[in-house]
Amino acid sequence: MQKKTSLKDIAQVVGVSTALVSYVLNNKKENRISKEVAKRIRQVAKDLNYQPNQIAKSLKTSRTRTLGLIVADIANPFFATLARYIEDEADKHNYTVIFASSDENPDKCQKLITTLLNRQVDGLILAPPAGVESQVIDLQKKGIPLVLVDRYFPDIRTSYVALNNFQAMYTAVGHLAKAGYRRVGMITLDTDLFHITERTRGYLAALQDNHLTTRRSWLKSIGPSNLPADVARTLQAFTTGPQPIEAVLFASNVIAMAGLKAIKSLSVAVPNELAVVCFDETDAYGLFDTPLTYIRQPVQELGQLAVSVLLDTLAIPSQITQINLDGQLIGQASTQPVSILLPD
Amino acid sequence: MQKKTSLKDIAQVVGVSTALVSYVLNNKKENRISKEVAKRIRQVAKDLNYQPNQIAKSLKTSRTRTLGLIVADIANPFFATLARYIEDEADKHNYTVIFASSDENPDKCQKLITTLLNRQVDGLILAPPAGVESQVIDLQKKGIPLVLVDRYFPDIRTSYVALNNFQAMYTAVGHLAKAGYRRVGMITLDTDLFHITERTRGYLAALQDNHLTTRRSWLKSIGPSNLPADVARTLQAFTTGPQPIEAVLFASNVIAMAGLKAIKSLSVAVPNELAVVCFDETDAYGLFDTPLTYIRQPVQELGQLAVSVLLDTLAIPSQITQINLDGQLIGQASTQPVSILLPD
DNA sequence: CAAATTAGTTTAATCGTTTAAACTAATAAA
DNA sequence: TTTATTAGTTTAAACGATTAAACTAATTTG
Repeated sequence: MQKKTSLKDIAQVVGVSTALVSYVLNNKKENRISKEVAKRIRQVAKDLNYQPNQIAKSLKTSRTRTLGLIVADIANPFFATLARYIEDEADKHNYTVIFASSDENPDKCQKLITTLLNRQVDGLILAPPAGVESQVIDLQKKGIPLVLVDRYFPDIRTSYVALNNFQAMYTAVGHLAKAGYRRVGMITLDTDLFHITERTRGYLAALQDNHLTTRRSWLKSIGPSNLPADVARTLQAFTTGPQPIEAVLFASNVIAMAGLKAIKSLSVAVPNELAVVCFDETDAYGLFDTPLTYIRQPVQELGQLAVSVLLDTLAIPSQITQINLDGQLIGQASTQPVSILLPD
Repeated sequence: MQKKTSLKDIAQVVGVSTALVSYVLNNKKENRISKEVAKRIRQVAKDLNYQPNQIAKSLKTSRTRTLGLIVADIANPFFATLARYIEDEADKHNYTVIFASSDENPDKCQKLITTLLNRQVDGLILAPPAGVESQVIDLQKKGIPLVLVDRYFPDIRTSYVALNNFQAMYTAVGHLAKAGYRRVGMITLDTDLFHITERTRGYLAALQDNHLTTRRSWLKSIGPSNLPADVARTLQAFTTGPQPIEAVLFASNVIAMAGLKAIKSLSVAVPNELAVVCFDETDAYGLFDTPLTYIRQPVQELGQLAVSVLLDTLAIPSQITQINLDGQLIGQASTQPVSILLPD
């Protein structure tokens, strides 16, 4: 392995001190350095293909130009896409990103945080799993630049970039009400995470405001184990019986995928027997029989803003920025107005 | 921001030199150090919540315990899943991974390589875009531990972990032949990348060996711009005309998604009018009308092996390991035997 | 023309570790 | 008792950069 060139090597060749080389290559003290020497240094640096050792640089400056990103699972399309936008935005500012997946597990999250901090990331973008409030508070105490993304804790004052989940679900229910659906159910995740509970709150509030019936049994929370089977069972319950629901909202992309598969295997006709609203956007929806109505998250903005808020925090540590972005309801055939389907 | 504790802090509290603290916490010279002092040091380290500064450590040892991973696009489910397995496997060995997306662009790839090397990653896992042969050779010259994944260059002797793409496609065509399909087309990517050309080679060889007709027009390569439209146009051409093809192979997950959408919008019946074989596994296939036959890549093994081969290379730099894993054909209704479909 | 300023460069400390080598005091061997 | 050995610990250099401060020689100012 050929050794990399260091400042010292350049200094030796040119016959100056490493300090001077450093000044030149960092464009410092420009007015003080003779043009010829600067030129020679730059030339030699180029000839020797000098690449600064970021580790050494970091040790001295205690800035690594590296950001840590912890999501639930990088293999989940939502997070994969988010990660991609974060990567691109970070790169624009000459930052590198280290990703890690917490699997919604607080212990794993703590471990990842420690690992990332030991690597001296300059800041952290975190999609926190449930139950990490103390970890977040701890990070704040330590003064680690931090921005939460996708989820946040309403009781802890941190920077965050998230969807206005209440509004998103509220709008979706409104859309269904307007289309004439009266019996509207929802399948959601069984979790205390604020972004999910907000979706439930939006659903319930919209039912009320649109004068739709609220039934406890029409709102079903499902845990992560056996999720597909539980979703299928729920849908079966929803659609059979004397008074089946007319429309269902899936409160996350994972629920939606499971729900759509169940709908297929139960041979429920969409939207004739059941109208459907999904959460998140994915390529996969394109393969479903009926074009699907869904709530689109502005993933790109989410990612870009997370980075820029974090970089702002790096500059002004005390600054707290809280951003709620609106989701967009993409109306398609899966929630076509009942009146059109059933002409009188 | 409260300052992190350093070796020095511990040394001060205990009243010993930093060297001793370092020896104790790294379990070196164990037989030389007095038990009581060791115990005190460990206790104080714990009390002060000491976390070693990896940057300083790295500078001294020139090992960062960080791996670089460059894929085409982390938002692509195949790479996202691969990345996840790589992350997990690396973590098992106490390594951290930095991901980056090349967008199949050689210049971007070069830039990413440079960035990662400046951050002193210990090794590189690379899914190389087309045209980076020189970059790979360069890395080898520099003695950077490297393993290619998913794709490789047959003319360059590097470690790699990849699918046996020839075999995968060959098997798929054999499966179609056995099921009675005679007129078999394929849609592939227009690229020189070995893994893709191997798929084509497998297709052609299998046609021949199964005594199926080979027609130039039944093999269509499609570039990345306007991919969905081009795929749709191709499928229309395939299925109309006097002698339409009976089965089609999609040579990548991106092609498959575009193809399946096109099949839907063209209202082609699967498998009655057209049998379909897809590449890669994705959740999305579950939403298609007909259960799809597909070639499953062992993504988990791919990821795990990539890491372990790389770690081996770290230990024995001269060692080259080349692994070709077999794909698995998952036969489903989309390639149901013709005899069953058309009983005589 | 001496003193002050300026230009151009170097010195040396520092970041937080690691680690070979040196040192000291206690113990064992001769 | 002197010498050699061993145990326990410290010293100090090094990794590759950054940067305040010091230095020197040339130039300007009074």
